[in-house]
Amino acid sequence: MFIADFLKGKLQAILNVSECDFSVFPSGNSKFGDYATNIAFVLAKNRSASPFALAEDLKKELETNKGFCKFVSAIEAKSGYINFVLHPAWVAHIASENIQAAIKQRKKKTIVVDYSSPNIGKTLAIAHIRSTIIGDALARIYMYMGWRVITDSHVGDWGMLAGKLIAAYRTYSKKSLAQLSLEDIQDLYVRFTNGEEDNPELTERAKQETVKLQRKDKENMKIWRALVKISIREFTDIYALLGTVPFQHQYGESHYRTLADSIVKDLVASGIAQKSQGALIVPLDQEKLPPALIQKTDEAFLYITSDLGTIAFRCKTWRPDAVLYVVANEQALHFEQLFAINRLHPLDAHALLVHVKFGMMLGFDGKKFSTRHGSFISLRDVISEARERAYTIAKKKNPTISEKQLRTIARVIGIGAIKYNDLSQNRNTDVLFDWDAMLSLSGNSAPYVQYTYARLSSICAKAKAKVKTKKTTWTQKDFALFDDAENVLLKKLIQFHDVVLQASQEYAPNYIANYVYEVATMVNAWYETHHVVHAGPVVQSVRLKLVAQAMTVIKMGLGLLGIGVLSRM
RNA sequence: CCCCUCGUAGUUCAAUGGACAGAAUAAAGGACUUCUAAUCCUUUGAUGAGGGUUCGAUUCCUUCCGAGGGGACCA
Repeated sequence: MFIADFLKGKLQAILNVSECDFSVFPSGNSKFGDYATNIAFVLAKNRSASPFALAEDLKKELETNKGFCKFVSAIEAKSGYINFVLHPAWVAHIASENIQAAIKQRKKKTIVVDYSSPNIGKTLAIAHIRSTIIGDALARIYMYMGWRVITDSHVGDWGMLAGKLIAAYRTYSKKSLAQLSLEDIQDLYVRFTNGEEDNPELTERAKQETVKLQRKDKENMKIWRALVKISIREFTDIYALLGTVPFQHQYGESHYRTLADSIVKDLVASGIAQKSQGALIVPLDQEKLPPALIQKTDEAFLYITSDLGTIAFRCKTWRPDAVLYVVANEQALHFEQLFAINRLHPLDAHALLVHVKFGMMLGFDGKKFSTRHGSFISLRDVISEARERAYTIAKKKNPTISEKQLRTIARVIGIGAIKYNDLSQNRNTDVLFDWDAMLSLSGNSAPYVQYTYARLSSICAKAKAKVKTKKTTWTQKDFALFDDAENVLLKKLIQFHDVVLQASQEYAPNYIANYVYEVATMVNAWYETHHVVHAGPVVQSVRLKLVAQAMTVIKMGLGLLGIGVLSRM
C-alpha cells in the first residue's frame, strides 16, 4: 500500500483540488501525527489566503467526511500543516500485506537499464563499481515495482579500442589466443599505450587494424572474438562475486554497427547531419550544445553513433517505456547530445530516456582514476579485501564457528559493506576512494543493519518461533499491548512501499538505504528496552509479530539493494 | 573562454521549497548474572561569501570564491 499516494488521491477527490501540486509525506516526528500535507500552503498561494486559517477549514471539511475517517482517526491543523493519525484498523490492514510479493501494476510497463558497461581487454576496476551497483539496485527496484526489466551492459568492444588491442596482441604477444588470459591482454595493452607515447607508428598500426577489423578481415575477426570471449568471461565471474542480477544482455557496440550505418544515412538524407572538416557532424545550436561528431574523417563511427543504434534497436526490440543510462557524470555532454539528436530525428516516439548520472570515484590524489597513471584498483582486489576484513572480525566474534560458516558470513558482510557505501549516498558528489570508508563495518553501514537482522533471528530461535517471512497477520487488538516506541516502529515499517515508490521515481536507491538504516536504529533502541523471550505469552506473541515484520522489511529493503542477510554473524 | 556536477559539524555523508538542518566517525562519560556490546544511552560541534524570489531557502535565480569533470576525429 502506497500510503502517501493513497491519501493524496483521497484529498484530491474530497477537496476537489486535482490540479493543485501539493504533497503528502510521513511526518518526521510523531508529535505531528503519522502523515502530513502541505496542501494549505499551496492552496493559500493560489487563493492569496492565510495558510493557517485555510488549514483549519480543510481540517473541518475532512473531519466530516465519513469515508476519509475510515483511514484516518485524528486530524489536526498545526502552523499551516494538516497532520493525520492513521486509523488503527487501517494500520492493521496495511501491516498484514504480503510485502514479499512484487507489486502488481494494472498496465505492465517496460524499462531498459543500461549499466556497468565496461570495455573489453581490462578487468573491472573501481571505476565501474558505482554504475554496476546502482544499476543493479535500480533493476531490482523496478522488478519489485512490477515492471518488465531488461538489463543490458553496453560493452565497449569496437572501434579504436578493439583495433589497439589487436595491434597490441600482434605486436607483443608470445602466446597463442587459446593460452591468453585477460591479465595478459591487459599487460599487452598497457605496454602498447606506453609505447605509443614515443612511437607514433604504433598509433598508425592501431588505426590500420581498426580499419581491417571494420572490413571484417578474417584474422582480425578471429582475434577480436577471442578477446571479447575472454573479457566477458571475466566480467561474468566478477558479477557472480558481487552477487548482482545476471545480465540478460551484454550487447557490445559491435552489435549496433549496421544499424548505426543506416541511421547515419538517414541523418544525412534528412539534412540533420552535415560534412565539416571532412567529418560528419550534427549541429546542435538550437539545443545550445556543441555539435556532435558522428563519423570520423576515416569514416569510422564513434561512441555516439553506436548509441544512436542502441536506441533504435532497443525501442524496436522491446518497446520500452523508459531507458535508464546509469553512467558517471563525465558523460553528461555525450548524453545531452545523444538525446538532442534523438529529438531532431526520433528513433522512438515514446521511450523516456534518462541519464542517471552520479559523481565519479576519484583516486587518492582527488583526481580521476586512470590506468595510464597507474592508479588502477581492480574490483577483485576490493572484494577480497572486504571479505578479509569481515572475516577477521567474524572470527574474533565467533571463535567456535566452522570455517565454512565464517566464509559465508565474510562474503555477505564484505559485499554488503561495499554496496551499502555506494547506495547510501548516491548523490552527484564525487567520491574519494578510501579503503576504510568503503569497507566500514560499523556505524551507518550494511553490517549494522545486517546485525540487527541477526539479533532478531536469534530472538525467534530462542523463542522457538517460526519466522514467518511471508506475511504477518495483524488485528487492531494487537496495538493495545504496544507502547509508544512500538507504535512508532510499526508505523515506520508500513512506510516500506512509499519509500520504494519514491526510490523508483527518482532513481535513488539511497532512499531505501536510509530508510532501512532508520528502521534498524529504531529496532536496536527497542531491543535494549523490550524483551521478547522473557515476556509473558500474550505480550510475547505480539512482540514476535513486530520482530517478524521488522525482519521482513529489513530483508526486503536490503534485498532491493542487492545486499543479503544472515541469521547469525 | 563555454558547459556539467559539487561546496553542510574536525572528517565522511543525509535532508520531494517546509515544522527544532539529521546520521556516522573522532573526543568525553555511562550501560552486559536476562533474547548476539558489529549494540544502546548522554555531552560537544556545521549550511563557502554577498545579493534576490518566497509566508518559508541547504534546496530556486544571480555574482564571486573554491574542487572535480567535460568541450569534434578515445570511450
